[in-house]
Amino acid sequence: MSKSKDKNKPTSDAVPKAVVSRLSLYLRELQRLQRDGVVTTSSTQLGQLLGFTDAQVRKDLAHFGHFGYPGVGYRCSELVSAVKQIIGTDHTWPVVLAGVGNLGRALLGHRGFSHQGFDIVSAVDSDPDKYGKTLDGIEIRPISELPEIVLQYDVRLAIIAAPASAAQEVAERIVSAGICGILNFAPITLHLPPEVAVSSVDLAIEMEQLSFAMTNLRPPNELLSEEKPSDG
Amino acid sequence: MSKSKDKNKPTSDAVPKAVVSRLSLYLRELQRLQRDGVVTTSSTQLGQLLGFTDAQVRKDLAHFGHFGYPGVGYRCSELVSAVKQIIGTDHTWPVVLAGVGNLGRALLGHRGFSHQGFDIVSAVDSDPDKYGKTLDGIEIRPISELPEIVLQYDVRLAIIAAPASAAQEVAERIVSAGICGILNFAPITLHLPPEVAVSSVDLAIEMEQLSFAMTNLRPPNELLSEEKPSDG
DNA sequence: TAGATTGTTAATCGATTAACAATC
DNA sequence: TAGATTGTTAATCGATTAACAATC
Repeated sequence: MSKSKDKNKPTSDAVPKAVVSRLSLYLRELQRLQRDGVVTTSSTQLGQLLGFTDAQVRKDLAHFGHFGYPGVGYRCSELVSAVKQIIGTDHTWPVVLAGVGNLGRALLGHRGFSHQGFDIVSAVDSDPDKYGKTLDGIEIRPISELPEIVLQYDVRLAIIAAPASAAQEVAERIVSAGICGILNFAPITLHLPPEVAVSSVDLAIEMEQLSFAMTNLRPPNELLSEEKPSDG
Repeated sequence: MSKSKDKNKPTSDAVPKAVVSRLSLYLRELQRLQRDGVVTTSSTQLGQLLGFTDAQVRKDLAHFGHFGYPGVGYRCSELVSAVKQIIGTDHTWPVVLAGVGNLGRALLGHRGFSHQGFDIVSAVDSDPDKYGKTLDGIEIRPISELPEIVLQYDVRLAIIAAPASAAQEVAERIVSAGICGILNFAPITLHLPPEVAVSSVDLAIEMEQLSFAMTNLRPPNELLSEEKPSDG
């Protein structure tokens, strides 16, 4: 079954990491086009909107099948469905949130999430004072109940919004409970078995990219004309 | 001045994007080692901690100078200082926050930020009901006052935590006010002049990476033994 | 048909890794 | 000195782009 007539490409483990994140960008852009009433688009248009070449857009999509019509382009609604299915957000994932501090509460409040394929169904914390309290309709439970929560809601994804000092241990408990995908907001590198998927967002690191750009790519104007005589 | 004895490498515009984000990871890890009392480290150790090869660590650092001692390794404190200087966080950047909703408030509360080189000095919003109110010691001001804020605090970086519908316009006003680095949390692609540095964090996109991994890289166990007979 | 745009192959480009002389 | 580890060059690997036949 599936597409196994190719040489020895094992279904899809040959998909580069970068392709997957662009896939999400295509989806976001396609949905925006849809909202604007656009019915058909092209690799050229998508590329321009996102800053990629048309060739890259076609190549990326071609990893997963033939979604376009030569001479016509891509139908937005069809491509949205296809990409959602590839990404796995053609259904909603129940998610557990670990850590209900500043950031955790913001994530709970931000339920716009749910119609994008993710729904926070439960929250845990290690502070007993918080147990039993309800935030945005979600009861905060002890972290020790993670195994039951996972079973109860068939959860496979977790978000860690715990402080750095607790994050590794929290991650291990999450994995022990049977979860195999983690979005980590704590500013540490998690050390987990390779079969666990981890995405990380570190605020400081994002800001540092900007700081670097300011410092190195944006000389304070005096240097601009001095250091680089011209460029040819 | 600076290091201009090399061939014709124009200071640093040849630094690949990926190198810069690893630089931030090195810094984070080095600071953790320091806290743990480690004085000296090596490319091998750093690589293992972060999941890179030793060669990559050395090559990344070599983009910026000679920071190591052959036969010895790198002194953590020296390398921390050097990397901070390269990144530009050897001093603190004043930052303006645009949008004080759920996420914006969390960012304001999360002031751990400041000793990592970034300090939110002002916040703006487009909701008049919020003007004049104070959150975590920061007064919320009208977005129209951005130009004055930029001058007042010498701000060069902004964080956008506005809703998607407002983000492009907010970004344009931010750029008009003279800011040239933006961390964007809104789920849209900002279209701005190329000299403006933009980092983006989209929660949905991060989660989608996990969803893809669950869906495609983690077959429900039946397929595991069927499709791939062995591997030798 | 003429014009447009796909999917794909081959060519280019860039980034990672391996290997090793130089150094402490 | 022997052992360790750097900085760097050359070899490998992978990803992006250009080009074009096939298609509508």
